[in-house]
Amino acid sequence: MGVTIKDVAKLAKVAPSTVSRVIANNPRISEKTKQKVRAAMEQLGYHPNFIARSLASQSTQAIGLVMPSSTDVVFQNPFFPTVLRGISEAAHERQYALHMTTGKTEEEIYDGVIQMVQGRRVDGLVLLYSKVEDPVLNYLQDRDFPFVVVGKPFKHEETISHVDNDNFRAAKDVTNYLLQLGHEQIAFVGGNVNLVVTVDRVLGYEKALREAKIPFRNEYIVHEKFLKEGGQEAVRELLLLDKPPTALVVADDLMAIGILNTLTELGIQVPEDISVVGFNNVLLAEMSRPPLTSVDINIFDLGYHATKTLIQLVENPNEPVKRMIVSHRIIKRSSCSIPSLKRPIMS
Amino acid sequence: MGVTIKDVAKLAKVAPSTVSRVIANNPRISEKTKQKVRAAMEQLGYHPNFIARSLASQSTQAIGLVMPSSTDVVFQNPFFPTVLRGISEAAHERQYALHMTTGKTEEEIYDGVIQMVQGRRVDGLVLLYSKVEDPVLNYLQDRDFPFVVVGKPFKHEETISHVDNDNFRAAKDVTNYLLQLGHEQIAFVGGNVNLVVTVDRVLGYEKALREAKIPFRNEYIVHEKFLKEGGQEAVRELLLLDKPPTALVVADDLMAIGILNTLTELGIQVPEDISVVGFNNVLLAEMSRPPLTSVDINIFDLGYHATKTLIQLVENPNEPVKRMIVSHRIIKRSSCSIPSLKRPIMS
DNA sequence: TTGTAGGCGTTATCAG
DNA sequence: CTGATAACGCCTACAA
Repeated sequence: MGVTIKDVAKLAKVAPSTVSRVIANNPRISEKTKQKVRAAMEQLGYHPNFIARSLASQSTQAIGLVMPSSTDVVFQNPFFPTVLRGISEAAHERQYALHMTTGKTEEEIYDGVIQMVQGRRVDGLVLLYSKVEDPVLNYLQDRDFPFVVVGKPFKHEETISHVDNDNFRAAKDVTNYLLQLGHEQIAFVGGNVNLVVTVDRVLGYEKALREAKIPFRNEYIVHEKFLKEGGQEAVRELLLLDKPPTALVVADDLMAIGILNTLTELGIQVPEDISVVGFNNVLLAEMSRPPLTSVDINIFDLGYHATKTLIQLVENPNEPVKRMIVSHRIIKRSSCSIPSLKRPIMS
Repeated sequence: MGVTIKDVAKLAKVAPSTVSRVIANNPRISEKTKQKVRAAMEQLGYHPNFIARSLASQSTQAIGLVMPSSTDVVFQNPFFPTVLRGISEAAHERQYALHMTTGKTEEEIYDGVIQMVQGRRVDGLVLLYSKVEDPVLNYLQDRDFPFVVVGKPFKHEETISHVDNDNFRAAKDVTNYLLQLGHEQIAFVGGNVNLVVTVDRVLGYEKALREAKIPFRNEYIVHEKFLKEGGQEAVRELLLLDKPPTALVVADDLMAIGILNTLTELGIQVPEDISVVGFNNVLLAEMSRPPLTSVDINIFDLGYHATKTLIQLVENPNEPVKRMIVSHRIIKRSSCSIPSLKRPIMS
């Protein structure tokens, strides 16, 4: 069927091993033979068989991606196409291919990982999420299989290579921004509390308030699903409070946009009546009405560096643990202003 | 390192070939030996090496995904996570893994495909886009490599297995819907004209107008990039016309949402002053203000059936070409109404 | 600098 | 029903 190394060898009148060496660009092959062999490869349209190569060399030149549950709303988040871009760019630079697992349940995902690892299909893994108590992560650590997580591991932070934002700091920054504008009644709307990123962001928010000596209110923290109706529920709850917030820190842009819409629907003006900031700075943030102030977390870089790191780990067995923080910055648009004197009223 | 079939054989006191047969669940192995072997596998924590298996069996149990250029705005579209879900579900059902290629340029993508195909890394491919004159597609056809396209191939429609919507019909339906509401000045805002889907949708739109004997206006058709500012540009152009449209058929939800926002910004009311319909019915469509009327094209099914089809193709060498049409339906929300008497004015 | 031979972990073909 | 044995296509000592 396919043309193999032997065919090339025959045509070039050399041994198969020589052809193999030419492919690997082994320096101790004479330039002349290289030419000859390359010509033969060209002529026959030879392409190396990765499978055979993998078997012999015990390395696949492929990295595996572990996504969150495909039924989870976060899967729909534009976050993923963007990290993927970063990942694939880094992989491409070093000639690695991408292998994927997705699944509906945690168990399916776990099984997929096992297939990839034990089946020797990939050289390393990038985990595209970080949640508390993740069996996948434990499994990988136990087997000492190379992997990097995008986000901060729930525990063993020091022994697991990862690439993250300083989400604590980001949330603090953005809360401070609102404080500086004069807000004192600032609420936090978070997503799935099983995700480490959510936890970090609440903590940063709380810290900012504490430092500003703003009394902390439990009712000001609501956790909803990241997308969709989530936002709407959260808003209603908050507006029904005795003292409704004048500003909202929302842990995800999509949810923030949902909230924006709900507010508009209720006849509440943003930013006049209430200010809103989101996280991630997705494409849509600038398209919303009003354009959303959001924390850009450089999603692309997250993926890019995670993959770079993984490849180092894979190629250099005793590479030390790497922890990298990708910068963030507040993109100020039009969804925040100084607090209004009148309180927002649900119409 | 890893435990192999030989280790299992030794422990179970059988030949390696027998173990292999047990794995394949070969019926002519006695139940007793199967038990014995399985126990040994369990005890040793054996997992088959996919790479070795692939080499011997000449099949990888992996299917490759070809994405559009990662720099392309369409890549950001929620369309992709959703097809991916469909794909991965179908793949999972039949125990296939997913292998990916992405690239910034058309050439990178092409090279990636060659790697997958010639490198024997995948058994078949799903193309996640369909554009005019695609070298990837030509290559695959020439080599007679199994593949399925999501969307309608630009040419050779009859000889290429694909799963598509009837986009012509969908666009016609939605245009008719607007006509029925009483609109006569209906414009079309399309995306990248190199995508077959765009072409189909304009044609359907035109057809509806023709059947309704509405004089066709060239200025009513504008093509912009699918996302982002695109929408805004398009709107401005249209509103500056002598006789601005009272309704817009927009080839993509994200662009439609952009347009919605632009209109709001200009002080133009939707649907009072102008009606808007989109395509794809992405999650965001119901979150927009006003909620967007959109054509649901069952994106998940597109991916699911494409993959099902591909697997059949792969497993059954002389499977005939399959062409499947996934249904669509208009989801009526609040972005359309009967035309207003006053013409929309840019404020 | 190049060739020979064995091995990577499975599957598949033949015998028995 | 089960056991040898030869592929699968490439890599890598070891020899020459």
